[in-house]
Amino acid sequence: MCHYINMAKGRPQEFNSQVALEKAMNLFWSQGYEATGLRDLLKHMGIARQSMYNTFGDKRSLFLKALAHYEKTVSRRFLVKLDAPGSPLENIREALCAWSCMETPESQRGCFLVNSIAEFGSQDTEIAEILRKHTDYSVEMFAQTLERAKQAGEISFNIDTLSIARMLVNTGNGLALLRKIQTSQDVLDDIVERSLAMLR
Amino acid sequence: MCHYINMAKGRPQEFNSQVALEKAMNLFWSQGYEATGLRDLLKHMGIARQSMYNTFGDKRSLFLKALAHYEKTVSRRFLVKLDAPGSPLENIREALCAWSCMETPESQRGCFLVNSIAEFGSQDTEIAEILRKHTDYSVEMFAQTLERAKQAGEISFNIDTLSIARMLVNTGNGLALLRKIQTSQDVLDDIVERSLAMLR
DNA sequence: ATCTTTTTAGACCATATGGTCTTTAATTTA
DNA sequence: TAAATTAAAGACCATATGGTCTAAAAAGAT
Repeated sequence: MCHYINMAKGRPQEFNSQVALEKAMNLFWSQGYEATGLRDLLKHMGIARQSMYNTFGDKRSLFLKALAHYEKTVSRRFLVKLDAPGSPLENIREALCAWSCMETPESQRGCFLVNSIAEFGSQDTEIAEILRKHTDYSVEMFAQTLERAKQAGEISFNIDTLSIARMLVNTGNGLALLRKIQTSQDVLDDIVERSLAMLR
Repeated sequence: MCHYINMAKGRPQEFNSQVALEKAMNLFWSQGYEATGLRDLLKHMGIARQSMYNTFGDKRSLFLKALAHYEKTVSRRFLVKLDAPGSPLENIREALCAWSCMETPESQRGCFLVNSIAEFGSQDTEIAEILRKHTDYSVEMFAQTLERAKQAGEISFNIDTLSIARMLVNTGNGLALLRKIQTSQDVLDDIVERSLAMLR
């Protein structure tokens, strides 16, 4: 009898689920859900068809898990910049700047969440809800940072932090779109500066 | 012999090409390109399969014509508000407000151009170019309106109209996304007001 | 009335789709 | 070593895809 908890029985997995999920995320991010066929997906993930169904459920479940993975990794990497020590206002600038030059010129696939809003938003209530919640969370993070900037005397006490936070997130979403049509870095940076200017 | 130019020979078309194109545009707008099947499309257009191929080419050509039709009709309806007589600054507000409450709550399909940027942007250079040009055109229209506002003394002479125009269009694109995830009208209006506030 | 031209309807086609099933291989438990 | 369990590979399936082809219908030209 086995005395260990979660001891593997049967043939062990030859792939790492997290790595496979990351690869699926990257393909969905580049191509969207509908444009990504199962065969393409499996080839990029480097796993067998049945392994995908066993591990992730079906194509839609895999997509939802890929979205969640994006939130936990890529999106998070930018939001945590807001919590860095030092000037809250400077953190906001850094987060937005990183956002506006997120990728190399070769792979301007924008933001997976923004792409998904456009693909599913009005058609799929479950996915729309996930994306709405993430947007609200981002707004909350920006609002908290603005509140800290206010306490630190970097911005006026009159500023409505929630309102400004919403505007900044909206600007970030717009930037993710502009990146996809090869807008120059100068123009993106200018939009960031212009949005930050209103805080002074 | 026929003495008239463009005299119809053979059996006449039973459908109106413009009406059929408009219906195709509406379905592509709601569902995107990949998610819209040919049978769906033909059913909504109310025409026969061969009629579509004769009149519009193929699915992709139909999509490109639907995009152009959107530019000429829906998008234009908002941009012309900028050229209305009266206060240029008030025109900008009206255009952005109309943009933020473009549709009924039942069919929040966003902006066809924004949706298309997300679906094709980094993957299809031809479509990306079309969308980039339209974006540039929108920016140009806003910049001209801001220039008139400057001449009318509504905004400061120091304002960089091109830079602000880019920021406003970026904000508009963001709003089109937020509409798709059922963001409340109050929040959208607040973002518009916040963006206009920086002009004062 | 006959010939042409064009439209319409839908059968048809090769291929691609997401998903399931079967077989074989690899490993643990007993 | 035998039984049990799980993974991998890919055959297989029903259906859907975009696109073409055929045939009949509807109009004008002569």
